[in-house]
Amino acid sequence: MYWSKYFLPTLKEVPAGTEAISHQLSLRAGLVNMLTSGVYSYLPLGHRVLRRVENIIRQEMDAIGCHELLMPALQPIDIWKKTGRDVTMKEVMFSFDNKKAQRMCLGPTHEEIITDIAKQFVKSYRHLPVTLYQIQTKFRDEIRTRFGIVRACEFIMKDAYSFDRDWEGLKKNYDLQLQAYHKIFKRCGLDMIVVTADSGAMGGSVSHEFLVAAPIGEDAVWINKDSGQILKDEEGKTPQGSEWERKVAIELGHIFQLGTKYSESLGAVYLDENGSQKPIIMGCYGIGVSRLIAAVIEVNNDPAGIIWPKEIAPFDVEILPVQAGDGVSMGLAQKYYQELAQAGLDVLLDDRDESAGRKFNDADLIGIPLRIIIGKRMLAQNQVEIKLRRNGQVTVVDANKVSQEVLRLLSL
RNA sequence: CGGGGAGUAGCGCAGUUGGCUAGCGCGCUUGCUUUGGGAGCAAGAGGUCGAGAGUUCAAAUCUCUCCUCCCCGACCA
Repeated sequence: MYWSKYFLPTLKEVPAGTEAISHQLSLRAGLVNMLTSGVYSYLPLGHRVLRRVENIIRQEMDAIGCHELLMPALQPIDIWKKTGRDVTMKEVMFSFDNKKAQRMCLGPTHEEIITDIAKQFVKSYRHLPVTLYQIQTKFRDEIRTRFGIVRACEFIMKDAYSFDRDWEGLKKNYDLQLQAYHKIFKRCGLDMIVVTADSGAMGGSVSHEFLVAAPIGEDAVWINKDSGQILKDEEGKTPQGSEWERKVAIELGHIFQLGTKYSESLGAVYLDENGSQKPIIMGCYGIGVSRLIAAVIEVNNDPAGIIWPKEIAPFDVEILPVQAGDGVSMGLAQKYYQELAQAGLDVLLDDRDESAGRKFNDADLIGIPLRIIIGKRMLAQNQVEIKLRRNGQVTVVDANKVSQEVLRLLSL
């Protein structure tokens, strides 16, 4: 991608009315744009990050045998009445009447819808187990939005639902999800805190929460420095002793063993080998995809800007010719661009005729992991610099060996 | 919903004891010079001062009502 032809508006100054670092940087780096409180557009650069995170999730979900589908955001309220969640989730639901005076809502989550699908198509133990997932926009009329994309009214979520004939099967599926979650978050460059938690409005019994320590967290945990034991910080449950450390954290994922709560209220049953009818045993598994991006920024930045983890960076490499007007520099820049693109990398070439300072600062701000700097000064000795965003480390390379060196550095 | 802060050009802000044609920086347009950490000179474009009502000879500035955004509390991915 050539920057001069791209849509990448960066902001020099911190936008007014922002406090969270991730909120500021996601706006300044041209990732997102606010329409109204809690409702954001993903601009091209942010959209790229979103796609990368989604693809990691897809790969890990597919790897454990889940199948992707897409359910509607627009839902009749009637289906919610069957589980009573038209009442219990009323506060967060966007609901309204359509022209036929039917009560409708924008889906805050999809247990009811997926269970309805299972009821229609999963009739026999032969159809089990099966796990379905989607990556989709959820709507919740939050009591209070917060920190830009962290707590939004419209946000992107991965939600998976497992269907089993018995609890043993559910436990297997649950464990598969647990392992997949660890891989997903690791690939996104996040160190997670995993705690067993109350299942709240979801119902069911066992659940695990995936949190990441961050100053903007809305939750907190107690970590025992000696034993490694982790407890959720909940009212009146403060553990005693100096070995306990409290950390503020933000929840990115939550998985639940639901059991039969939804299958029973919606009549999702199957026939076993003996021909007897049984409720399907369910689990559900969520990841806040858009929130995850905010969390990544929150824990991967410095005063100059974002520092993207390799796998979810919007581009792999940025090429920065210091003097865009210099034919030799631009010629080399284009050559590297070709070579690296052919090697399968996403490359951003800052071909703008701007001052060096602005280009360097923008590069730091948008945080591409690796930067190739082409300037007359170094070129006089036939040399080019490669700079790592993460630690600022600069490697001086022969101008003829740049692409090889980039590929080597990226493979580390 | 309760408490606190804030709305003036695309962005960041000043101006607010009522008083000239509403200003500054950045960005944007044109030209020339520049280009290793947010360049210089010159000439430009861009405003219902959040909205409505009121007080007044006169309102960005005073009064009332409303709207929006941000932060703190209960909820959640």
